[in-house]
Amino acid sequence: MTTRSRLQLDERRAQLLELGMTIFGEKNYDEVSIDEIAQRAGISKGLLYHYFSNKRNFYVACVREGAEIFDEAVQPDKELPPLERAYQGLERYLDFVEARAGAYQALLSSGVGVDPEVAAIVDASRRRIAERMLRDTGIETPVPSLRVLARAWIGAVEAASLDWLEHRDMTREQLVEMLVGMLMSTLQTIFDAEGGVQE
Amino acid sequence: MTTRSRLQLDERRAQLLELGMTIFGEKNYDEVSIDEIAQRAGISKGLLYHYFSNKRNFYVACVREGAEIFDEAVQPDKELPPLERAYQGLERYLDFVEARAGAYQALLSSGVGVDPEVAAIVDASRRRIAERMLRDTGIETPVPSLRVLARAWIGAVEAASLDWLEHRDMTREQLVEMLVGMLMSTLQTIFDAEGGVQE
DNA sequence: CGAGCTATTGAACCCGAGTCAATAGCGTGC
DNA sequence: GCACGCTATTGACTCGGGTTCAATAGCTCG
Repeated sequence: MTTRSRLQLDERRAQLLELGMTIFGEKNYDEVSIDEIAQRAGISKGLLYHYFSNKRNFYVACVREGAEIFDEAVQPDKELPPLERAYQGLERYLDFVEARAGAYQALLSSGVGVDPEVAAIVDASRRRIAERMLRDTGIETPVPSLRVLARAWIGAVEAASLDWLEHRDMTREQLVEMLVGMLMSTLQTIFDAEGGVQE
Repeated sequence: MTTRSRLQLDERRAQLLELGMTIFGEKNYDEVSIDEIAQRAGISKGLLYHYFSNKRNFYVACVREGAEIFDEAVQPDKELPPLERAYQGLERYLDFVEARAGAYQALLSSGVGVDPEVAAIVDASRRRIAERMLRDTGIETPVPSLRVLARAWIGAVEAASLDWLEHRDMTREQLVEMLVGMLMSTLQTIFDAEGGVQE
């Protein structure tokens, strides 16, 4: 047999996660075989199971890794004033979406269904964005109606992003403008309806 | 062996689709085995393949069936004036979501990723709703920015519906009010920004 | 330099999707 | 009312891919 290259645990693990993010950005979960992963990593099938208990687990780990990178990338500058932070956050969201289009589409269109844990990771990430976005537009108290609004708005952002990736028939500025406008104007409507009371 | 019951082609097909919609509303696609389907239908594995070329194909057929029922159920009365139609359409959407909560959640959270054809069916259904909703709020011309808005809004409706099913901490009226308000106010913003010109 | 720890391998196992020749219920014509 | 053909139906088989496991080989440390 050829010379084995023996790596440190963390090193190999990192390599596999990196590769996993790439592969799962190219194809659906069940179009990817363990054999392919092993082959492209230059290792044996069995070794993958030394690092991850099964295929699902491996996928979850990749998603978790991706979510961490994502959260990092999407953070706006702390110094900016509230409204500008909101805009910048969304800009960086779209930066990321463009940079990792494959993974983004794969995750949202099929990945979430693979495993409850994946759904939980994605949901936690959504919640963080939603909360930050509300804060950045001046809201502090998370009452139910605002939580639902935030969640709905994230849904709108995701749907718009996917449509935009597919069609590309408006500028990023227009897209950002529309999405921020959507959030702000709906917030306004809610406050009008409830007379400005925060419950 | 026990007495076989021999059914007409359409009859058995309908029975299987019905069962399929139920089962796929209970579990994820790959948590359902052909064996289970066959067993619960009281037939042999092989027979399923007499009616559907493979598991995917069967799933797609179930989704297509479901989409038809859905489109039917969501249609508002033709006689109502535009804005009320919009409200009623959304009301019926939520009626359906409540009635078939399992299937709705399963489809949106994982089903779309199972097969491109499923994605296409869901997308077509979304498009129909989006177009009707725009018409019902007085819009006629489908320019890009409005298409994206409509798609984004559908994303918001879906996210809000899922959140609502999970938490149930606001009334249906509030939810409808928020979602319609979201659409209307964003439309307003867009028209203001573009100075009322429809391009 | 030897020993032990563990990263790594390859072959074997198992489950579930998909195939196929054989069988049996139902309709039809005589 | 009976035989015959069509096809709905079956059960045993194959096959591919996830998963397991005992054996092997490269580090590291005394």
